[in-house]
Amino acid sequence: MSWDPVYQLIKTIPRGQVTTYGLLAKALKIRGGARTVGHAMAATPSGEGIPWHRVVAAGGRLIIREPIASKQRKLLESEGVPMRNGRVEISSCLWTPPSARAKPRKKASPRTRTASER
DNA sequence: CATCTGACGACCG
DNA sequence: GCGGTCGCCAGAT
Repeated sequence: MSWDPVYQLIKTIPRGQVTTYGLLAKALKIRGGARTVGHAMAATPSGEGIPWHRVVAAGGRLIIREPIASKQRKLLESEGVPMRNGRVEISSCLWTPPSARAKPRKKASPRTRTASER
């Protein structure tokens, strides 16, 4: 599965703002929601110019484990993202995707879904 | 092919 | 406001 749309969307996140996994999932109409987006992040090529640190969990909380959690926090501060006690003030810097351009909704022919579908 | 785990979210206490 | 539990899908074993 190519998470290109996810990466592209993350790349469009303005500096100083952040978004959440669930938001990205909704915007891209990704099945499974946040969880699947999380997998996409895990598969994100390191150092590819993808501001993965701008993606946080719901409520602006960093649920990621160490040591990347600390690094993300540092990066966020560097970006100028308001934080409070280790939690991002998502209410003040939350960025919502303009709109979804990709639509992984395969569904397609109501006929012979055979073995292509899960 | 079956099962577990995992960069999460929403709900409940 | 914080912590624990259940449910979601995809990927790895």
